[in-house]
Amino acid sequence: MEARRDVYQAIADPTRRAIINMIATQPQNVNAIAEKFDVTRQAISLHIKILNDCGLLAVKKQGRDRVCEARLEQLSEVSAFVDQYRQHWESKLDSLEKYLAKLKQERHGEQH
Amino acid sequence: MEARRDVYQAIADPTRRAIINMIATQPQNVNAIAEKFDVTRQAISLHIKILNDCGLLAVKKQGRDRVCEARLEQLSEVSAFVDQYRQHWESKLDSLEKYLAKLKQERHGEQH
DNA sequence: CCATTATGCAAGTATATGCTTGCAAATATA
DNA sequence: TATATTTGCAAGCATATACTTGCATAATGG
Repeated sequence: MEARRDVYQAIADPTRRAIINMIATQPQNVNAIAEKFDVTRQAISLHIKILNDCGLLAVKKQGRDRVCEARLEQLSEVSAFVDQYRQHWESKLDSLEKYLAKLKQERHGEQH
Repeated sequence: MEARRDVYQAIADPTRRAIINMIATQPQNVNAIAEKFDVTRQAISLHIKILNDCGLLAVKKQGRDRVCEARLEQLSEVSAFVDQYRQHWESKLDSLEKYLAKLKQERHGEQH
């Protein structure tokens, strides 16, 4: 389990996206995170390790607890990738919007 | 190879991101795409299948060619996920920007 | 019609991934 | 100090992933 370890790979897993979601608003320790999922603590611990490896979270040692804090700056890379194609889907939505607007207008025309 | 098949998984692979990049501006057939990579045509064909499965591209049959066209609307899902954390990294950049601006101003102060 | 070209399908392989159980280490609490 | 809690590490396992080679199919062009 030591291969490609980038932010795309990290967010590919739904459990890891959920973990990100959990700690984005409030840092939490490993056990607190693990309790919210059906899998074992070790499974979650590994997900946290992966997220840590690619810089999406930072672990702070507080006594015997290890508190996980979101570090989501790396997501800007994904944002940049997606945004360069924004026109591809935004224009589609625009088209749909225009189509619906036109449709609505035509219906109004019918009624009047 | 029939498991999780979502857009996050699709863009996790660098080859698939490269394929997306290639066909985003200009649709191309399978062989034309495969020629640009070091792996075999079959490997690329599988990547195309995966991209097709999750709706990131459409395949149009033209004679014996199969032309791949980008369909990047699905990326809006990734965009939505990333954007909800935008403050996490944008504020960091803002801080850095402000810091640099301040630094620059202070240097000006020294010189004058 | 036959050779070429574009492509898919199937089988096989090495490694990655996601998960488990078991155990050890470190810290906190009674 | 004895016990409980938080966590990491290691081994093992089933499946997914990324890739290969070999062969079949379908369309094009001489």
